[in-house]
Amino acid sequence: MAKMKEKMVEEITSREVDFAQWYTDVVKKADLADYSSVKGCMIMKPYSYGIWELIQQQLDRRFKDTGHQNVYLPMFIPESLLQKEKEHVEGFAPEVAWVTHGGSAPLAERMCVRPTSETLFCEFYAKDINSYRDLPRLYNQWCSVVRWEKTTRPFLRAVEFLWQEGHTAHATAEEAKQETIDILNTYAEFCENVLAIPVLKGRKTEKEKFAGAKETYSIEALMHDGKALQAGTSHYFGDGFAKAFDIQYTDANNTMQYVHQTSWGVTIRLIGALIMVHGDDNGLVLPPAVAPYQTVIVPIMQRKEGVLEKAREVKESLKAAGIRVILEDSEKSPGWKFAEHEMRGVPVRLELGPRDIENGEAVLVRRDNGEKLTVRLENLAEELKRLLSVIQRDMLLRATEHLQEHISAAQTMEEFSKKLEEKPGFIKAMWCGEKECEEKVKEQTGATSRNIPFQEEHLSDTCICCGKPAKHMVYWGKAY
RNA sequence: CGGGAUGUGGCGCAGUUUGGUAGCGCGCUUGACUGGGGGUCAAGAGGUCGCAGGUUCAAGUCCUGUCAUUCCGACCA
Repeated sequence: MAKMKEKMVEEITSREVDFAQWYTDVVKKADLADYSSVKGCMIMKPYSYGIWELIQQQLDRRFKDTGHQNVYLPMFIPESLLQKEKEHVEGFAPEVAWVTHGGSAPLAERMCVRPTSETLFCEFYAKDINSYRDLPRLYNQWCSVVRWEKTTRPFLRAVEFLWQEGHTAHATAEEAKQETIDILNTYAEFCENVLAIPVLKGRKTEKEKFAGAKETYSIEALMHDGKALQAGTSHYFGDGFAKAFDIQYTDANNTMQYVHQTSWGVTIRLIGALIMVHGDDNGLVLPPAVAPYQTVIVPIMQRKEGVLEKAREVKESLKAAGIRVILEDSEKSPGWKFAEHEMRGVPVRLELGPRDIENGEAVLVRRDNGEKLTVRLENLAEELKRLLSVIQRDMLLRATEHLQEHISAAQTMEEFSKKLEEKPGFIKAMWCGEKECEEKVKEQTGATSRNIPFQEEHLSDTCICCGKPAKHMVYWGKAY
C-alpha cells in the first residue's frame, strides 16, 4: 500500500501531540457537530446526522430481521414511576433532569426527562402482556435521552444523546438470556462489518453492571490512543423489574408467571468511536458503509468545456449503480477540495480533468491509505464498488491489527502498570471476583475492568491484586 | 463536583500588565485571471469585546457574580 503523505492540514492538531485536542479538531473540521448554548447539548450537523442515519438503517434492518418492532414511548417519567425499582433509581437519580412546572403552574408530581426507558416500558408491559401468547414482546425505540453529565464531549458524553433502546419481555429466563446474547452478537457483527471496528465481547463485573440488571454484557472497542470505549451494552434483567412493576402473564397451565426481560442499546457514541478508531492527522476516515458520501468527484479545470458535463454524467451513472456520490463543483481550487474532503473522511476521491476525459479515464484516490489508481470510465462503477469493499475490508483489518497489538497480559501489578504505561490498551489479568480488588486496580493503575470474555484464558491461579484464588480473567483498560 | 485555561466580526487570534472609544490572518461578497494538493490581484461588507452588575469623566482592559467552552481528575453510553 502506498504510504500516506505527510500531514496536509495544519488546522488539525496531530494525534501524537494531543489526542484529545485532535478529537475536537476533527469534530469541528469534519463539519460533524457544533455547540449549542446549553452545556453538553450539541448540534449534530447534516454530516454527522447522515452517518447516524446510516447506522440507524443498518442496525434497524438487523433488529427487524430478528422480529423486533419499533415503538415510541413518552419522554417524561413521573417521579413515582422512576422510584419503583430501587437499584435502578439509585443508579440514575443523580443525573436526571426534572420538570417541575407546566406553563407557570407547579406540577402535582415532578417528572424527569427519561435517562433510559425501562420504567416506562415496564409500566406499559404490565398492561400489554396478559397471556403467554403475548410473548415474547420484542420492542425497540429510537429516541434521545437526557443524563445530566458533569463533563461532556461531543458524541462521547453529552447531556442529551441519540440512541436506540431495545426492551424485550420473555416467558422464560433462558429465552431472555438468549436474547441478551443474540443482541450482543448482533452489535459485535455490526461494529465489525459496518463500522470496521473490532470489539471484545464479554460480561461486566458486578461493579460495572447496569442499575437494576442481573447481568450486563458489553462490547468494548479500542481507540487509537489505546483507551477503551464501551460501544454497546446488553442487559439481562431476570424477573426483577417484572416483580417491581407486576408484569405477569398466564401460562399454558393457567398459572400466573412473571416475565423475564432484557434491554440493550447503542448510541451516537459510535460516531465518536469511528472518529477515534479510523481518523488520522488529516481528519476523519469513514468506512464506506457509513459514509454519507462514498465518493467525491473533483473536476479539474471545471470551466473548460465538457469537464463539468462529463462530471455530471459520471455522477449520475455512479448514483444509478447505487453509490453515494457528491460532485464538488464549487469554484474552490482543486487543492482546497482535496483537503476539505479528506478532513471529512470521504472514502474515495474521483479526479476528473480534461486529460482524463481525453484518455477515457478517471483517477481514484483512497482516503484510508492515499493510494491512487487510474481506471477506465466504462468500468468506473464496477471498479469503484470493488474499491469501496476493499477499503471497508482493509479498514477492519487495520483496526483488528491495532487491537491485537494492544492486548497484553499481566501477572503482577507492577507488570500491569508497566504494560499499560508502555503500550496503552487492554490488559488481560486474573481476578478474584472481589470489588475491593477491582477498586484497588483502578486506584493504582487508572484502569477499570472492561469485561470478562466468554472464553476465559487461564493466565495464573491467583488474583493479580490480592493473590487469592482467581475466579476470572478480566480485560482491563483505561476507558473513555 | 474539584483543579487549570479560555471567551474580542463566521473561524483562529492580538490588544488587558500601564483604562482613553477595536486590530490582524483566514473566511465571506463582487470582478478578472487561474485550476492535477488548501491559487493571484483588485475593490468591498462585517464586531461596541460571552452575559449581568459595579468602580470611573472614561472599561475589551479593573472588581464581583454568572453562563459557556476546553484540558486534567471523580461519575456515566
